[in-house]
Amino acid sequence: MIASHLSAAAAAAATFAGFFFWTMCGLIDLNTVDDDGEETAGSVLDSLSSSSNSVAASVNSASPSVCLELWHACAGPLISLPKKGGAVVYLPQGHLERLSDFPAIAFDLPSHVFCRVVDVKLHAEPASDEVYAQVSLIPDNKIEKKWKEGDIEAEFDEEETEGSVNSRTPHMFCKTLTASDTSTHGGFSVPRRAAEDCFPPLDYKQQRPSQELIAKDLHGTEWKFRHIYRAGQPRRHLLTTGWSAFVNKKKLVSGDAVLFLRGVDGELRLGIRRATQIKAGSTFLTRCNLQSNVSPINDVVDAISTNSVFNICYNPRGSLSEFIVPFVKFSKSLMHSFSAGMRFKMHIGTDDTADKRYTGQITGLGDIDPARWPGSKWRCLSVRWDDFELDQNSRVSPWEIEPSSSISGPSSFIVPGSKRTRIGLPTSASDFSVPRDGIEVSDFGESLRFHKVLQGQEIFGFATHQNHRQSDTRSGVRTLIGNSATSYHHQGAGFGESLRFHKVLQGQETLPNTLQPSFNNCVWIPTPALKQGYNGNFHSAPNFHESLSGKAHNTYTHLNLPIQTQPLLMEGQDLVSTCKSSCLLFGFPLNEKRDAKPKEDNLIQAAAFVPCSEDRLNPNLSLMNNVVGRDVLLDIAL
Amino acid sequence: MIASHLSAAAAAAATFAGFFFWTMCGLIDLNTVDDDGEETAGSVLDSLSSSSNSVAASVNSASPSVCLELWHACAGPLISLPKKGGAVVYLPQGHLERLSDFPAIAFDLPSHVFCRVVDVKLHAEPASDEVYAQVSLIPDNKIEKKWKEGDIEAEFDEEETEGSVNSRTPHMFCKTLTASDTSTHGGFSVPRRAAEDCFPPLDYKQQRPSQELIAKDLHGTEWKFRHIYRAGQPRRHLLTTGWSAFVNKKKLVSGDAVLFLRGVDGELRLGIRRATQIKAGSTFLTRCNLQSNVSPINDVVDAISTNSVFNICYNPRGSLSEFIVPFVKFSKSLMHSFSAGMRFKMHIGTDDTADKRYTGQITGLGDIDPARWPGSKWRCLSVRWDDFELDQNSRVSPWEIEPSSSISGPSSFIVPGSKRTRIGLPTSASDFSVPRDGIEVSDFGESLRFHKVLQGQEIFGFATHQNHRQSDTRSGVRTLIGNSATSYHHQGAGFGESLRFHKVLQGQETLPNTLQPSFNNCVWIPTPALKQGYNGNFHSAPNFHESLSGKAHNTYTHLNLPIQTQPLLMEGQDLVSTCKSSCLLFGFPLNEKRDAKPKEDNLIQAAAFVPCSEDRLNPNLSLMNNVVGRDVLLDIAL
DNA sequence: CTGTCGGCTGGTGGCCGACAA
DNA sequence: TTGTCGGCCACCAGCCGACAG
Repeated sequence: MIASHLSAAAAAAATFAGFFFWTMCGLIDLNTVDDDGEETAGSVLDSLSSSSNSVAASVNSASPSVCLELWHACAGPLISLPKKGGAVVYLPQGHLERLSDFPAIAFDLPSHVFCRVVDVKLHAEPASDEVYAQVSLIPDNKIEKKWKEGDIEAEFDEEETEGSVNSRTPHMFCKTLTASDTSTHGGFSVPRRAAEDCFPPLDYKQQRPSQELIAKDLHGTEWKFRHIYRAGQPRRHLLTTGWSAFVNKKKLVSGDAVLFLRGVDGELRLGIRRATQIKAGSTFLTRCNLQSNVSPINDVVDAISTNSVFNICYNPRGSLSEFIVPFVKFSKSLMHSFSAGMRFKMHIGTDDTADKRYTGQITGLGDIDPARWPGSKWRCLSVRWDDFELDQNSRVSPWEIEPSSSISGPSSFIVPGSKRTRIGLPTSASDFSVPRDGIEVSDFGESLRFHKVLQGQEIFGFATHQNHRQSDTRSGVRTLIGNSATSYHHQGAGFGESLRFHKVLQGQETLPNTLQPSFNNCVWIPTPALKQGYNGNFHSAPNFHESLSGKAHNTYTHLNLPIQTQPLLMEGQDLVSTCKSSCLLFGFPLNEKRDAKPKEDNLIQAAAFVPCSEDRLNPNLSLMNNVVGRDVLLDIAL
Repeated sequence: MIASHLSAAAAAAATFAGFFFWTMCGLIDLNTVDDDGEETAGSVLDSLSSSSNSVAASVNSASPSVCLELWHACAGPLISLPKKGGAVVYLPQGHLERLSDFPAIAFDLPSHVFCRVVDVKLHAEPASDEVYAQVSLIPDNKIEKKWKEGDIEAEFDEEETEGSVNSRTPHMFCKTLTASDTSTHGGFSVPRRAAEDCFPPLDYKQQRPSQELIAKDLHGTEWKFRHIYRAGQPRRHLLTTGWSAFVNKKKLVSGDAVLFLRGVDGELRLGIRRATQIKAGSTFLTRCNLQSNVSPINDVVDAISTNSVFNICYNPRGSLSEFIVPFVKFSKSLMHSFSAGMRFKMHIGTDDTADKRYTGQITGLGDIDPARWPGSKWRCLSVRWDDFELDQNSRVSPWEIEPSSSISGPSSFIVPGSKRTRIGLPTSASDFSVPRDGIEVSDFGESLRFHKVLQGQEIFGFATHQNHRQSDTRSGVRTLIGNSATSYHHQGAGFGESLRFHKVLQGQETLPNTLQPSFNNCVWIPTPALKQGYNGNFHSAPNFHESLSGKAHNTYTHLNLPIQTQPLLMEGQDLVSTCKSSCLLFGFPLNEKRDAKPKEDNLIQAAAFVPCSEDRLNPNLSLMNNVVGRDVLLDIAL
């Protein structure tokens, strides 16, 4: 599961939570199976160093009717938001990467744009309740100037003042929906502590205590639920009437999470956090192009060229990649020297424990797309993780990692220089230049252009290992990126080659354990099986195993959806007719604890379902309820 | 009902069906209640003069998977399509009028653009099955040149060759859905003749003859229905299993029409014709802006200025207004002299009888929007109808009417000149010029520009009656438009004034009968009433009358939706929560025969429902089935 | 001929308590 | 403590035949 977070695209994305950003605290998290950080809200985060709600206050609270607390609760505990008024670096490259379907037109954009955050507005997608923020940025030359002059103290101060611990927001809880919760068969099982903490107290003296709850969602829509304290041994809290309407309207499935929040005014609020985005593509595009004044990318290009305000649609749950980085974080990260072989630590943003960090080793440095984005720092570091579950070919950006002082890796070459100090750092920093055999350009913009010209050679020069020595510096400037002053041994004539080579080298140890979610590894179940598999009760009819293999199972395991789960079919498409020819809908990973290694055998067998093989059934797979007719496709790690 | 077609916007729109355009024939129409021409398909049209399918053949048959026959069947019998290769006049003014939500920006567009039809592509909206066509036009100076030279013979020939009568397409029928058809309570009652004509024959020897029908819709999607010949006295044809799924998926409501069509290959096809457009606004915009390469209006402006191809989204059922007029029709119409007081005939495109024409009298001539579209012929004639049910303040375009030779109207001044002859018509016609006290401009383009300069005075000059004598002509040219050579007595200082004055004059006789559908006259029913009102059976529970007034009714009248019906709420909105405060959803007009005068009393009482008044119930109103939760709002004429 | 309705039934949504992890 | 399930009931979709306009 963790590995799925760190697939090629996501690996570089995890942020150092709470560094400059805001963290939601005080959330009672009731998820016992921490399968996936995306839907895991951790009160454990309270121990994070610089959690703060001061940014929350700076966020435009006049935002159209979206409750601030609720927004953050829905966004997740580790979601970071740029601070209004703050200095940031905008990375068009990362932005474009996210607009996946955007044609790879070479916009004439700089790779880094220093901006001031003009405004941050909180929104929620009307259809999906997905939260997002509209960030208004304006290019600010002064920030770039500061950067050049090494004057980032002011911004530092700004950052430091945010270190106060967020006062707990009580009366809130988040629960990942179980199969029973989302089934039509019953209501919502309210965790006891949650009911006592968030809901108005019931009159327990009554035989059948019950009350009507009214909760407002992100859009202000009210939802009514009957809250009962059910008789039976033992007694328990349930939401009955009204619950299924909510589930249906919001199209919730098991694995999604709901959260209740009692505001200071006593008003109950209700949010959801989906395990999987609802048709992220079209909705997102629609929103970003049509609604909420978010500028299309062309307008961004214009705005940057004219130094005027542009709006970015910031989707905290769409991807982990941060293409708006706090200036301080950005500049701090570049104070370090990075070199191949260097070891580092990294917080995974989706982690539920504050202390949990992943470590790894830098295996290479170089532009991810030298042709289009020469000199870009966006995911310019190739890394190898110590944890073999992680994708071994991922890339990270410098500001995502913390160089580790410990030395490991047989062939790493550690450049002297302690972290988080300014010792040896440039005062007239021009470190974005890419020195090459004595050539160095101090101007930031110039270096980019220069880089562009050289790019072809740059690639090869970089990849042909050992050809470069650590470049000499003027005035103590140390080159940071694009420098292959390393003794790490990789072979190959080009950068791409080296990656492939790397793969081969590591194949033996990593391949069996590597989880590489991709749509090539989907498990499909034919619709008829689905139809038969769920009959409203849970096991009074053959479930889909029987329909496939003739063997009936009554197991109905709670299953968790990994975040890579994505809809394949758009709303309105008829699943049956679209896919009727061969196979359809669903497969599930095992109900693995997040920290347990996936059982390869099972997973491989699961994949063997494709298409509708009957003889290689995995009895541990089970059909989730109310998926019949839902447009969800689930990805299986292999 | 008729009046609703001829409200201000629609009145000018009805076309002289089949003149140059294509007409669907051979349709068995089973609608007995011809409430609304929009959903009325008339086999009666066979008698129309120049119905032809030759245009159909010229339509791009490589159009993406939309069956040609089915398309036309769905579009309706009187739907006209420009002919590929034909010469047309494009009227941006009419186009912009249709894009209602488009800001009234003054585009620098000529009022008439002579074009050649490059291509016609048939499409169907995936979500709503609404048919539309994409018409590609290219400005063609040669046509304008022909026009200037009076050489329209070639185009005439072209037209004449289309006069052949369309061979019947057998095995097709169209039925407006009844409340029973769309109810969940039962299936679809197949008219006997339709079943025998279109469906494969059943084995009537069997006790319970039945078969499975498979029909493809416009998108090629297959729908399965169980077709039975039901026992009972008398026996009858029904579609049972599968029907309700179709109704639900297509979101059909009573009043919509379905049509079945057995193709030459024996394949069954299935189309729908909605009484009301499904969220026409957003869908239409989406389509026209994003899909199918239809140019946004800016691109049209560009294309016209550069004489390049542009695409128009032609929505045959969206409005009756034709903003693409066949050149021949256009030029022929302007051969006539129009003057105030002149009588005319007009075919109403939505009429179901070929002979049914409406007559009226021209009450004024003048640009509808002299500031923006000086000299435009678009709905430049103000008319008064003989039929008092029609909107008395509507406007028509010259090509929509036929001047009548009969004289009526006490104060009309008939300009000599027989209709449909070329006697006395210009050979070097430059009749778009607006002569003014001897000033005349022969060039078309010039006249427009000239017009623009004069426009201010023009208005007043026009309205101050009797100030102009019929302008003298060169070489027999007679001025046609913008000429107030009339003795019709209307007063007022300006054109607008004259209209208002007119209204007052006619108020006594027309106002009580005028149906002016507008959203100000909506009937709303509170949702709880709706919920209670329909309980699956038709009268085993109190219907909404009871819920409102305590008086139960079992009447369940078939009701027809007028075409002005429009959704107020978009899909995804929660009706209950959106409108929960006071009132919600539905009202219905009486089941009036189309030709019967609406009973004002009833309608007025119906309006008195607002908001949720209990004491003024109209017992003739009844709740339609399966409207609960539907996002439809119905407009009541007052 | 066909729109509407009552009867009837099976499927299922949904509430309950019980059990067991 | 809470996820799941059997029991149970009521509602309603949907098929049937009957009747009447």
